[in-house]
Amino acid sequence: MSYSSLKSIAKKLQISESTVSRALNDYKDISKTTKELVNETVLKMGYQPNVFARRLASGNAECLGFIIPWRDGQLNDPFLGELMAGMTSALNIKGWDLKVLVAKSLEEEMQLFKKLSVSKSVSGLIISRTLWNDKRFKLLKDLKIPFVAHGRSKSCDDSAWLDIDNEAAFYDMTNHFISLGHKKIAHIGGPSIYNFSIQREVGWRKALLEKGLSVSSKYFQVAELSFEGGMKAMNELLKLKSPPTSVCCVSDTVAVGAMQSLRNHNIYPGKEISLIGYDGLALGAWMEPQLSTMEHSLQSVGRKLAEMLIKLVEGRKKPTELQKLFSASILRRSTDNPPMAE
Amino acid sequence: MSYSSLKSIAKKLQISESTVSRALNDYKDISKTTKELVNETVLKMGYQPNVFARRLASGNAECLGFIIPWRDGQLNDPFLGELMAGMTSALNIKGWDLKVLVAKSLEEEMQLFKKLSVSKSVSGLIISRTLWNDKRFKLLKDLKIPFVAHGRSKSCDDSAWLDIDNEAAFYDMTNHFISLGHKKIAHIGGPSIYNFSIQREVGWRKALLEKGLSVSSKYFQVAELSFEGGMKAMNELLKLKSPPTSVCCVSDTVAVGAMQSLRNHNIYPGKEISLIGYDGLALGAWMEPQLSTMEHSLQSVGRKLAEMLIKLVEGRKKPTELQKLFSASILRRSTDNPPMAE
DNA sequence: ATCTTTAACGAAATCGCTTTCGGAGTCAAC
DNA sequence: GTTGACTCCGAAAGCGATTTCGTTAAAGAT
Repeated sequence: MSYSSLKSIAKKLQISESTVSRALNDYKDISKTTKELVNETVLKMGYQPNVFARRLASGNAECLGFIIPWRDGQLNDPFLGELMAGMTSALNIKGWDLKVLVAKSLEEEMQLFKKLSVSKSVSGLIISRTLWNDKRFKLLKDLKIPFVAHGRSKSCDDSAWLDIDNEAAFYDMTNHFISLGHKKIAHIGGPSIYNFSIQREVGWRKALLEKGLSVSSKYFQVAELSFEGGMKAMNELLKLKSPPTSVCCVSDTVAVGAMQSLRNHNIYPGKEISLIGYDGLALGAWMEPQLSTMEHSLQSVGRKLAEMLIKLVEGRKKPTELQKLFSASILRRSTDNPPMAE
Repeated sequence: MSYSSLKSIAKKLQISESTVSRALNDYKDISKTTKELVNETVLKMGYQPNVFARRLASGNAECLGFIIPWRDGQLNDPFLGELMAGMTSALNIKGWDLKVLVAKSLEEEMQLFKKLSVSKSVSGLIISRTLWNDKRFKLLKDLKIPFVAHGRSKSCDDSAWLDIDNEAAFYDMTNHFISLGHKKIAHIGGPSIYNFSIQREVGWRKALLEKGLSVSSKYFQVAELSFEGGMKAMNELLKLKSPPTSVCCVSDTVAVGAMQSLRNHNIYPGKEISLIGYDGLALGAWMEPQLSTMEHSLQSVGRKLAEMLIKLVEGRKKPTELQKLFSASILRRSTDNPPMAE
């Protein structure tokens, strides 16, 4: 068992190496019987092709690069594991690798792209945290590196992307508040450099407009995507003469910060003021009260991202054919309730 | 710039390919002047060797495999990013890759090892979440796959490992409570299959013994490593006639669960009952009150793990020379305070 | 002046697989 | 019986490095 190469199974079957190789790669000029024969003995001998030889010969790195999403130099994304697990599940089928890359800023990331484009050590890239005006799209196109973006951008119509329908999520979230009887619905949004910040705001705005509710700019706060950001934003909302009765938060982290602000003001989240976060983080359930949120399957997202990129690399699809919208659904816990009687 | 190979820079310099190769790899039978010349033009031409060709020829995969730590099939480790960032920072220097692997159970992981040992697609592995009696150590040794364990095991004296000094951490934590004036100090530990669970319990026990405090088995609870686990364990402690005034928690997650239990019993964490967690999670600071904890640098751990494994793979060190103990230090937030007067 | 070292380099095999190209058969058609 | 189409397979040239082995020329020893 120790070790086996193409040559060894060619010798065993008394056929040429090239026939074995083509049989394994399912070429159409190999008879069905030989293919079966080859596959049998390959299984029996426990043969696994040398990936480096294959990659060298075929010119395909068979490797997807995933740049870990950075956030102000911090890399503590709780859903990284799920996402990568989803990716590898798709890659394992093809025997491809997932290579982890790290960049601590946009500049560093773009520098990395250039390196990768000459070393050709990855077949394609998955990028995250897309900006509204994201220079990476053009750069990757210029470098001719196939890629799928996790999230959209201002102009990404000709690229491959997978996104959550942020607009729909916040449209639904806002309508949920409306159906609970809320009329004063605020939004704590993220920095507008991020594409998702804008989409989420649009969803919130759209729902309010449709129902004829006021869309006061006072009910819209921009926050850093952090606990502190959420806290500060909520502080501002509480300064209003007529504070909102419910708040749509751009992320769970921000929502948790907002909850802290409420506590500091002796306001119980979900009673005087309702709020819903976004991301479906488990830690939301560890809060008192438990944070309601919008969730979606990260494993599915990861798997789909990888599948799309594989198709792109293999040329089976064009970027424009690879655009997929997932949707988030509300996870009711304890912070979304009807408004209190005034 | 487009593309350059060994051949192209050999031609440019009018020397042979093999000389160029040996110059780049710093062979001693190449003159200093040629080496400088080669390095210059390599830089000038932006040459990057084809990693697959090199890996094929040299037989070194130049790739470390990291198995994402699973936890009851869940993969939501918040420090994954930091850890991997540390690893890649060490790997980048050598031009090696970090390959992410996923296994959802111990069996699946061991199956994966066998596959990797025949495919030889990684030069070494980093394993996590070591058990007290961990079969992986023997298996990897038998398969002759170089590896470094993140965490120790019952018998790991002849393997490479990097661990946090769990015993010292909990010894310090317990002594910290003692110095604050506590006498009734409980411990919520993890399942005893994990090596760290045992070490942490030992540290707690040792501190109590040294100061002549009672080590009642009632003050020791085993919990699942989850929010619910922590909550249940604390519930048990509160049933005691004489509940503890402070609790050493095996992890932040468990500690947060314990806090919830306290709240359910109308006990304010850090007043009637103090508690300290472990892991240094950011979310601890999002709690009310903020959870005190033990922290250490995950980036350093990641980097060191990778460095150790590289040395091991290159044969520069033996496993027994690669055993490193990091230490955690207390991060005081708001849940560690002197006991209240009775 | 001859012999042995030593330093520095080139030639060529090798790593294990992919892929193009061409050749050998078989069969039907004219 | 020649032609053509089709099926199936082998030979051989890569892919882009590494590494062993041998060679040359200069330096040092006797």
